[in-house]
Amino acid sequence: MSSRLEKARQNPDSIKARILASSCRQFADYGFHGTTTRMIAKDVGIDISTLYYHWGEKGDLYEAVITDINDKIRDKLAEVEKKVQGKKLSTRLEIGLDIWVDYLFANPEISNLILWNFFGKNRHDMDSIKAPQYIANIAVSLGLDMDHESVSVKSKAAVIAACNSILSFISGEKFLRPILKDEHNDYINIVKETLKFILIPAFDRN
Amino acid sequence: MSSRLEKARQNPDSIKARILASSCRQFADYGFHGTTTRMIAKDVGIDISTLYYHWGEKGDLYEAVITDINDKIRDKLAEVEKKVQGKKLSTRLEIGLDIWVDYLFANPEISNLILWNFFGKNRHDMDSIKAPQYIANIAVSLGLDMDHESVSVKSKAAVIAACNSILSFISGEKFLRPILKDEHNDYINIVKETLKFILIPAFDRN
DNA sequence: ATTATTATCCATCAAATGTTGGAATAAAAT
DNA sequence: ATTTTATTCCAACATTTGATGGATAATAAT
Repeated sequence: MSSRLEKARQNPDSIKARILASSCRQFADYGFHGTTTRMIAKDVGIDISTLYYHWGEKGDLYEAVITDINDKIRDKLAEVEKKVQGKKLSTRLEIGLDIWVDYLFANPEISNLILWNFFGKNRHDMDSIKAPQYIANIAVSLGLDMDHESVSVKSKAAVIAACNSILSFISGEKFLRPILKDEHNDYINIVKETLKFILIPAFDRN
Repeated sequence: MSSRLEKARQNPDSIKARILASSCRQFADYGFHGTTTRMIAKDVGIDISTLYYHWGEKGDLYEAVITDINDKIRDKLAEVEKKVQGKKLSTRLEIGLDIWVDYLFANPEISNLILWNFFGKNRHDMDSIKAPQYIANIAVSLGLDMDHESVSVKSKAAVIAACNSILSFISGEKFLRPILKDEHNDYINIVKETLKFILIPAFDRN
């Protein structure tokens, strides 16, 4: 892990941390090629060379963003896992959905960056979101399989479909809200409702 | 509509058409900013200025691609509509899923471009996929509502969720296939199976 | 055959973008 | 107080990228 990233985490008000946060937002919105180092520098209010001083080249900065997101996802998954332990499937689903939908609406960059990773081909090789292990963990957390090593293809596929449903609504808000509801909070509610409508019958059919 | 686009359609072997096809693939893979006019020209095997001669500036070419995709979606929707007319809901769903999944796997650029439109913010204003009307049409076609004008928010949201599930699996293949199945055809099957697993119970609960 | 039109490429430009060197300033260490 | 270190900005460079002018060749029209 980059030692720069550690330092940025120690003090969230530091320039390093502010650059990281702004980069995260902009890479999430415009993608790697659509974001310029000048855009980030301008957003933070610093000279472009200061950005290079702190983070080195653009690709390194992007990798720091990805690492950061990976850690946040890991932590949140652990948090949810604790809260749903021992509950029955439909309850685990409802609680998990609520927490994740709220969290991602509050941090849409996370959803966006996952989707960029998913869909966009990159002209350069770069670190990516550690989806495989998250998917297995979620399958276990939902009780679809017993242990992380032996999750069935069917379970993985179902988990992927569920996750993508959530992410699409979060990252698609700009596009979908005008079609559905005008107010942000109404949109969140219709999303939760729809996700439960779609997912609970599928997973909880027995 | 651009008259250039009409000409390109008249003869699919023409340089105009080959540029359009290549652009479609590359914009779908790398997004607008991630695709350069030189990449397209090289792929077609022509000089970059020939590309400009035929299509004008990059933004115009992109808009032609979007228009083209919009028309293809419209046509395919009409085709499916004809085939499922009068059938019961679960049958309409199964047939619609089969046709669309096959079609999109055969033309992943369509799925990709829809998702770029969805998620990526553009630094320029440009034409976009006409999702709102497609969504209403699908809701009616599925029999969730009676006519195109008065589709409920709930129905629209459900249709959106269903569509996104499909698109995610198509455009995410590069990412998801290594997690699920090694072979392309196995992947297609597990996708169809999963989509039916998720969607049919949700829509066909009565 | 001659002319007009269309299509193609080479060379080049201007703007955007990633990146760096070095001077200037601020902060810390001695 | 002086030296050292860390931080910031200005200016500039090289590369990439969108875009064009003009010469050349191919094609069609007369």
